[in-house]
Amino acid sequence: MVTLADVARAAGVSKATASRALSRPDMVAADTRERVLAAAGAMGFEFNASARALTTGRTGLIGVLVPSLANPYFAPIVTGVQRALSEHGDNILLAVSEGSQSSEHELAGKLASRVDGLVFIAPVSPDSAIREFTSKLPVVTVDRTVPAVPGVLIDTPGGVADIVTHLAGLGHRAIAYVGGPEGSWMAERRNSAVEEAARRSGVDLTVLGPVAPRIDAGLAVAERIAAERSVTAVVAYSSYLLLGLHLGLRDAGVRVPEDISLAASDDLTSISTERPDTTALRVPLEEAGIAAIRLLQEPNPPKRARRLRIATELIVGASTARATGSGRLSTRRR
Amino acid sequence: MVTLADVARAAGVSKATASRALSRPDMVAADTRERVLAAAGAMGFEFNASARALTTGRTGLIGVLVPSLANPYFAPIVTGVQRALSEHGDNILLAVSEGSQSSEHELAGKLASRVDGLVFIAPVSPDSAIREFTSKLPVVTVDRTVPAVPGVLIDTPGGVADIVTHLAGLGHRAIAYVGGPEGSWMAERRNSAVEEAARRSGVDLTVLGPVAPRIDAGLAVAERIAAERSVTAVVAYSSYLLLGLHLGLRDAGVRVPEDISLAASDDLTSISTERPDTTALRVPLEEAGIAAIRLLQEPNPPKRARRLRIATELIVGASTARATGSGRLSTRRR
DNA sequence: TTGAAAGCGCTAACAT
DNA sequence: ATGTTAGCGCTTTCAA
Repeated sequence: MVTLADVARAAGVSKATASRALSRPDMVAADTRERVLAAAGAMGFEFNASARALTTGRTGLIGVLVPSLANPYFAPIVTGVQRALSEHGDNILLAVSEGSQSSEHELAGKLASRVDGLVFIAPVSPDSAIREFTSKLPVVTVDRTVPAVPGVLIDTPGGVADIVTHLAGLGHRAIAYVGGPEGSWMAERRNSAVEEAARRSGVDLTVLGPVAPRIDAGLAVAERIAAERSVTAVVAYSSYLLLGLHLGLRDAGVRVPEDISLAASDDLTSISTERPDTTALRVPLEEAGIAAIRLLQEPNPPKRARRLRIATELIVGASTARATGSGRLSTRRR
Repeated sequence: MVTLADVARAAGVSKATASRALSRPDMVAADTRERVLAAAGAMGFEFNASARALTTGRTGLIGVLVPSLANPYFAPIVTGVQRALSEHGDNILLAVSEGSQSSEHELAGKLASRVDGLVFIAPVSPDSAIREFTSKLPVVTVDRTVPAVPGVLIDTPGGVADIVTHLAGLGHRAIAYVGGPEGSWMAERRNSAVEEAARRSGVDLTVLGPVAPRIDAGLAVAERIAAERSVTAVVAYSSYLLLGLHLGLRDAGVRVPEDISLAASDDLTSISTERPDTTALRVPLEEAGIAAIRLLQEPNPPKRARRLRIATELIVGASTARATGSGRLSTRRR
């Protein structure tokens, strides 16, 4: 292993100068710099991250805590985090909590002692458990608000509300919303937003769930909805769920969008670009990840923790159509 | 920040003893140990990972390089890696390459200098680029073989072959295989395996692709297959692809499995447990991740690099059925 | 069983 | 602009 001392010796300078030449090139004379760089290059020198971290107190690592990698909602956020981090040469220390409160807390604790900052994605832990870390290091949440902790809020609640309003505008009077997992802070926000939007639009709302973000769950729900004949439009909170609904409704002989309109309050692009042509949200997940890092690195989080809101955009597709007549009874195929 | 010295002082012992009490409890007297542990607990002591890494030369970090997180195939592997790592309290340093050779190599380089080992998942880089790291630190590949580098091979090629054989056994004489991305080592292995199996079973094989692991890609392929009337069974290499095919075939009025049998050479559980009831593979992805770590930590990789083969299992579902008469013409609905 | 002391590789005052 | 020096927090000989 080649150390800074080796490079310094080879270049005929002191360790300090070698260090400067490599880390802060503008602090040394041009020719010295060249010599050091050449030596370092020739010897294949690489900084020892641990030694560096020990002296500077910065590890160059950001801990990212995610409930699951299997959910296409979280993956892009992590990718965004990486993108933002790479600008400073930092890396992601990843931990998957599998959605368990205890492992989330435990993993966070493990990460906390080796990173410069912590990103909690959709944490399920209580506020106190998250705030506990803020005294040790910078913390930011995504898709969750914790008092006094900076957070990125992806406005899917606003997005579902837009969907409901859109459906109402198409004449739908009875809408079903299939909501997310119990205990999810964001899921509850979305539920409220949907209810509020439904109330304002004067549509009759059925909230189903909590339901897992899985295809089979969508299939199961599809059966209930097929039976619920008054409903003319369904909104699903997750992309997998939507797919299950799509498949299930067809199986039940319910046509989309002729018999029933279908929309997702999630972003479908990661699994399918534009087709099937479904009314859904554009959710800038990667941007959310980037925003999280920006927040994390923000100099002095004012006493009132900063919040970054990420807007979503309604993309109207062919899966939603004008409601026909009075409910679905008139149009059902069988 | 409370350091070992603080704990030592509080417990009335030397740093060395405190260190031992915490790291190798059996090297100190019971009562001393108690005292140190109590002090450490009371003061909320935590090891400084960087300092530890600097002295021991072990960072407790394993670099994991993955082409994408959006693909449900990779996520469970990473989860498996984490599980295996957690036994020793190690962590994952994650990097997503987005499938680009250059960023894969660059990211690997960055990780290499801060980790104890490197896991390449389905790397796209040339052999030489991967082998280059083996001189620096332990390396293992998943879903790819590199001479002299230990690797975990998930036997999806064997799995697709099983599927083809199964279909042949059901009387299918014309099968389409929709294969994976160009430049993917594994995709080529699967292609070969399918061709071989088809030859052995005497079935007529159409290889379509390369195709992206996306729903829209499946929809597009479905159109071609619907037109290709002789084909009575389709095998898709990815779960998203399969979903697209499923949806697309129905749109085209092709029934599954009456008109056409459908199977996936991927594992569908992460997106949907058992339904839709599709013939697919059980692919122990998490085990593959665990195996990778086992390989990585194996004491002395013999000169001939170790290979671990992960078997897949064919799960026959309702999406495949006996071929009826002579091709699909007789059974098409319209 | 315990302690003293020497470093691991690097950076950051402080001098020069 | 460059060098000297003193650690960062920990583990690990080596002695006692």
